[in-house]
Amino acid sequence: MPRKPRIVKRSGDQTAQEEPAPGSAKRHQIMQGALAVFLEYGYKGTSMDRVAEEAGVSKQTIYSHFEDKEHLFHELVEYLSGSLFPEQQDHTKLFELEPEAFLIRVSQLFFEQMDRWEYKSFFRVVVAESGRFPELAQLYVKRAVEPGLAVLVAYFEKHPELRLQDPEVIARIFRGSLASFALVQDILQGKRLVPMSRERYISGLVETVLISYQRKPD
Amino acid sequence: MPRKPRIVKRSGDQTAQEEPAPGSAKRHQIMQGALAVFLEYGYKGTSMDRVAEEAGVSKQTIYSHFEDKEHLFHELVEYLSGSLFPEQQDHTKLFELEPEAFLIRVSQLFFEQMDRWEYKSFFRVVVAESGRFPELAQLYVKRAVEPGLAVLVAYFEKHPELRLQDPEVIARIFRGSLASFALVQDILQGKRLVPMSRERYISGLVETVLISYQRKPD
DNA sequence: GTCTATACCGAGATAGAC
DNA sequence: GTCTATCTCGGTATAGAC
Repeated sequence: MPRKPRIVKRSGDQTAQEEPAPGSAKRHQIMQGALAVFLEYGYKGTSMDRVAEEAGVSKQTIYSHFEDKEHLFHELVEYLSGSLFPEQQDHTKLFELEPEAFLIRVSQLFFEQMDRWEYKSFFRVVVAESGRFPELAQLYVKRAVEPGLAVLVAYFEKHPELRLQDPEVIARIFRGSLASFALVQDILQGKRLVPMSRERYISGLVETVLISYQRKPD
Repeated sequence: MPRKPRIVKRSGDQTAQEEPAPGSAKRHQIMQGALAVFLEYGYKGTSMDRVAEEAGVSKQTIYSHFEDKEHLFHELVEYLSGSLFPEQQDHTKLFELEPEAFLIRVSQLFFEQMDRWEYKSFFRVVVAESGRFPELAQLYVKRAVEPGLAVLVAYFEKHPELRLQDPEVIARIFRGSLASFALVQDILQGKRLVPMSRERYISGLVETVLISYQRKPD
């Protein structure tokens, strides 16, 4: 668990000399602390005291920047949605790959993303609160799921030689297979119970999707 | 927020003299209340007061049957794992279906299960607490995921004519695709953002898996 | 705007009567 | 074993000094 930008509280007089740009700096500082605590303990498990401690500010400072805990959580989720899934960089290099290499690369990128603890924790929180905060779940779908599907669909549609009947469905199958694998193996700790290497899974998945393409016409 | 009227229904025999046994009526009554509250509000969001109210017993009665909140939660998850995913009934009828019908039926059964609110809520809680209660997540994998995979693998291995290179991987792809679809569409409320019918998805998924089988040799 | 201190409530858990 | 009443702690949010 990497983290802990703790600020040691100073006793006695404090000549606030090192304060750079009071307003948004403090706000960002609070967000960082909130990020660490919310992602680790979930919404209900997070206390404002803990956030204040983690951010190195007083509780009242938090309440001077955010209306209440729920608003803080909302802003954090929006911030994370933009931070964890940045706007699509150009996929020109990716699109130049041939089908098999493309799908393998996409899979690797997916798992690289999934291996970040922020991502796993964020996913847990989003799923956990998807009943009470549906709009946050939808934001996740919009920022984390849709863009990945769009890339796959775009590639598939530019490669009719793959002979894919329904590119949108295939894209979901591909992305969904990767996501479920990561969910069961990593998030739900299924590695020990039903171990399987990512390489084997990716290989089988790519082969399944491309089977019409790879099959040599007799 | 209106709430359900609390009725304590006692069946005839209630000796109520011996120590609480695993099968006692009160114990079951508490579990039912705990089930409703934990599934709706999650672990941290559930208070023992609320459970007592929902179960129609006093709080102390809960503590006479369960050591503390965490133990109650543990027992509840074990109970739910056995209740929501009962021991495999014989799949003889299922196994008699031909490949396409078999996979379609399996998909339908999966979604029928997913449509129960207990299942969705249970999934949310399991994912939410998978970091703090890893053994519960593994129990879920063991009871909810593995059996489904086993059925698919068994079928695939009895049908070599399907020409599936790696039945275990294909089983995971199939089951994982279904799970991700339900996750995005239903749990994460993606229906409105990226709508797609289950029929279209199942159709494409079955077709993809069986493509080697269905392709007529030229 | 930021701090310390505090109000107020609900949480988990327990005591003691019956 | 079950209840009512209560303890103690930690939760969100606010007051008032600077």
